[in-house]
Amino acid sequence: MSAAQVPDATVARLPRYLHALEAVRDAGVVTSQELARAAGVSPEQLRKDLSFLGSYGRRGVGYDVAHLEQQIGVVLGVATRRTVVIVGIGYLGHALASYGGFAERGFDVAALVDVDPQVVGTRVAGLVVEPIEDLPQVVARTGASVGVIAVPAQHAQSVCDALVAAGVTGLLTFAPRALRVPDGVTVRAVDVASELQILAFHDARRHADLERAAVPPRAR
Amino acid sequence: MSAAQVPDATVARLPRYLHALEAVRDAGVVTSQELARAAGVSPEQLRKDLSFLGSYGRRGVGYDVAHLEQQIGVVLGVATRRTVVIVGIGYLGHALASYGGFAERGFDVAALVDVDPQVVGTRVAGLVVEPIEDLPQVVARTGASVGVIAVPAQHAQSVCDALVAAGVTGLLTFAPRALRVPDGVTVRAVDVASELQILAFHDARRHADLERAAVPPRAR
DNA sequence: TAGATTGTTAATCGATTAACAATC
DNA sequence: TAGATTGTTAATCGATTAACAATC
Repeated sequence: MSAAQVPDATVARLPRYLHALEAVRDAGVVTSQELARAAGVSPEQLRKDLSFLGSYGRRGVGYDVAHLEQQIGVVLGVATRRTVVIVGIGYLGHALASYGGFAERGFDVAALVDVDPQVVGTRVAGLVVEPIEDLPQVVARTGASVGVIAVPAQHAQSVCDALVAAGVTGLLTFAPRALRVPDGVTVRAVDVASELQILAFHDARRHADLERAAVPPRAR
Repeated sequence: MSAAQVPDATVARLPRYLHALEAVRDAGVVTSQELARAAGVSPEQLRKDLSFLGSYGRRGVGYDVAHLEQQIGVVLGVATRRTVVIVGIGYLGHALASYGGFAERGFDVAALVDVDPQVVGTRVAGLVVEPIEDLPQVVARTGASVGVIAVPAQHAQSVCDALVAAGVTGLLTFAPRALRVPDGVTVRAVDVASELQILAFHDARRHADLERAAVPPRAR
């Protein structure tokens, strides 16, 4: 099997390629140059990445859009539907529950869970919010394999524990906390404040570099 | 200056260290082992990362929490207040505007902007939402250097253009679209659907690996 | 055949891990 | 002095970039 040896860095870019392909679906064929431009990487990088999946292009021509889309989909397991439960239906949970882009990436949001009695029972994005106490039954009923944690940081670990106990094996958390999980559970974290800090650092460094470049070396 | 040569991979972890330090603020000193555990990295990785900033630890003892926190803060520019404008006040924009964790990381959310007349004029997290047409004045008035794009994907590029035209140099976007920006503008993208896909891939691969390990090699 | 573009190999670069000397 | 822990150097590993041969 080839998929087992696709490098992590490549895997992290595949969803972007998939997305860029959707945008050019009407064109029958794309070159690495066109697709790379749409995805925001270099053509060399794109070709190298795709070569890990197999040889799906035609030299002198390019890549068949539909075929490539399908092949990347196979590697990412888009056809393997995954069921998602979102815990924490505040503004962020609302945003996630309402986001329409998950289905075509292979994810079905099947349940929403919250701790607040005021929120439990309300209808959000076509689903009725269920109480956190029912998490085991909710996971069992929906067959959820992925849990999304959209609760305040101080409750992230206990929600994480509850999701894991209920049988979820993949976790996406938005809480700025390192989560402790047993072996066999995969965690991915999105921390918006950290993203802002990394962004600001790069921005500041860039400006410092530009300034330095503007001053003739002799002057320093 | 040393900060200019801090590796990207290290920079990306510094916010996590900063956050882990906050959790142990009452302890006067931490060892690399303790802090690494809290941040979810190896002690070697942590020490290596910190060594790029300088030699702030004491051999045989550990790191002074307050001092290290301050030094990382200096590198990340926490003291350099940055002003943020959020564009798109749907559920996601609401969540971002209401998030209380930005201030202590050096960011002040100074303005909220939306295109919808129904939303413009309403008060969110203590700020009155302003119309997108006023973006140039809003950026000028607040001195915003960072823009957060929380609008639907199809409007991301035009909002991006407007923010750049208004003078913003750093952009954090949540829209699953590669943004085109001029030189001198730094972009960072958070794509939740992609994160889910990457998570699911790692999760699936992990399970495949575990299964393979369970089967004696001879059997294959 | 000529032109275009992929896919692969080699070279470079950057990041992580491991080992241990320095030193509190 | 003995024990603990950092900071640095070296070794390994993985990712990116560049060059070009293969081939449509």
